[in-house]
Amino acid sequence: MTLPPLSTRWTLLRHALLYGALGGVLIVALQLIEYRYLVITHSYEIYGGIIAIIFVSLGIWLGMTLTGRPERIVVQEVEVRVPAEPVAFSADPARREAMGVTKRELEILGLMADGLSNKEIADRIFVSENTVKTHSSRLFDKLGARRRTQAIQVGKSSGLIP
Amino acid sequence: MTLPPLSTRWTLLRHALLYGALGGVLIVALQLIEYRYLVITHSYEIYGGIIAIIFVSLGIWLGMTLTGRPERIVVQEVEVRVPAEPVAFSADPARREAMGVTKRELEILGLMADGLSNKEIADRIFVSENTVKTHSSRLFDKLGARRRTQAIQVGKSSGLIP
DNA sequence: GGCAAAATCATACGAACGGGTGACACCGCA
DNA sequence: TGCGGTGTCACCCGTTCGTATGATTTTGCC
Repeated sequence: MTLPPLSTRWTLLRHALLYGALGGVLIVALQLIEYRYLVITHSYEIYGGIIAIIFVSLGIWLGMTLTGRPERIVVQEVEVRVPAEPVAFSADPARREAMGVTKRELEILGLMADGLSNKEIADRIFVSENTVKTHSSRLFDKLGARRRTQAIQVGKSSGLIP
Repeated sequence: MTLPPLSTRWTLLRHALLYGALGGVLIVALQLIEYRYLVITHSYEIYGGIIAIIFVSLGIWLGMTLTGRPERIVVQEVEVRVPAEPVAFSADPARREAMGVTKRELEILGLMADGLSNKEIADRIFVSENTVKTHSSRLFDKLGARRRTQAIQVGKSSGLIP
């Protein structure tokens, strides 16, 4: 399980800040209103009940918005083809680091081998296409490849990818 | 958007009633407390802020509990043993002709999988680069691929090439 | 805290790739 | 003899790929 990409974390932070600020503004506004008008004309019991309801509603709204809509449980069964090779393929970091290949580069190599274009890889792992190009370029250097097909061939034959 | 099943709706209703009652009790309790002690010792601003915070917290808790924690989509991978070919790969024409791939196209697919460029393939089999392009183009059509890497992937997974 | 590695992104440019079209030759078969 | 399948080649055009260069941010580690 990897951390969400930067943009996602940014979005989360922005949301948290936004809701916090919104809540603060509402509290101030309600306090202003309460002291201007309500106190004068109503008894404290009614006035207390009203602001209690308002704030509880606000809180409920905040809570529901923060947690988001509940998602359905989807148990998705995916067929995993087990290769006839002696054992299952292990993406051991030993071989990887022996060639100076980083995790990200290996990840991209795997997606390359699945036949994805740079753009598709970029969309898949939530980075720009330029980033994918940079990674693959460095990857080719390390594998001594000039083309992605060659990189895939080298990766397979050296046990980097299944 | 479909309605949740009956049992779920029942549970939701029970929860709603329970939380509503609980909220009412809390409101009464807080109002009792507020009139007994807080009013006397603090200014109205502080007192208002405190109950605001309390009620907002209550509301948030209610909201989060009502909606429930967002549940994950569980992707369950089921291993399926595939009687894959033990050792030797046979370039049998059965699979090849089953997909309408000609010998020449298969030959080019194999060279592609070795990481050769169109020009290199052309030099290898003594034809022009344009010819290689024509072959590969038709090959992609038959394999439903848009890129050579994708063609390689399809070719491998369908047993066309080792 | 600071440093090195890793990851991210941008821009620009040439090379490689892929699609589309058209053409010609060869071969086997009806 | 014609017809379909295959192989061969050419041209154009747009897309994708790979390289080079420079920059910033994030991360892991001392």
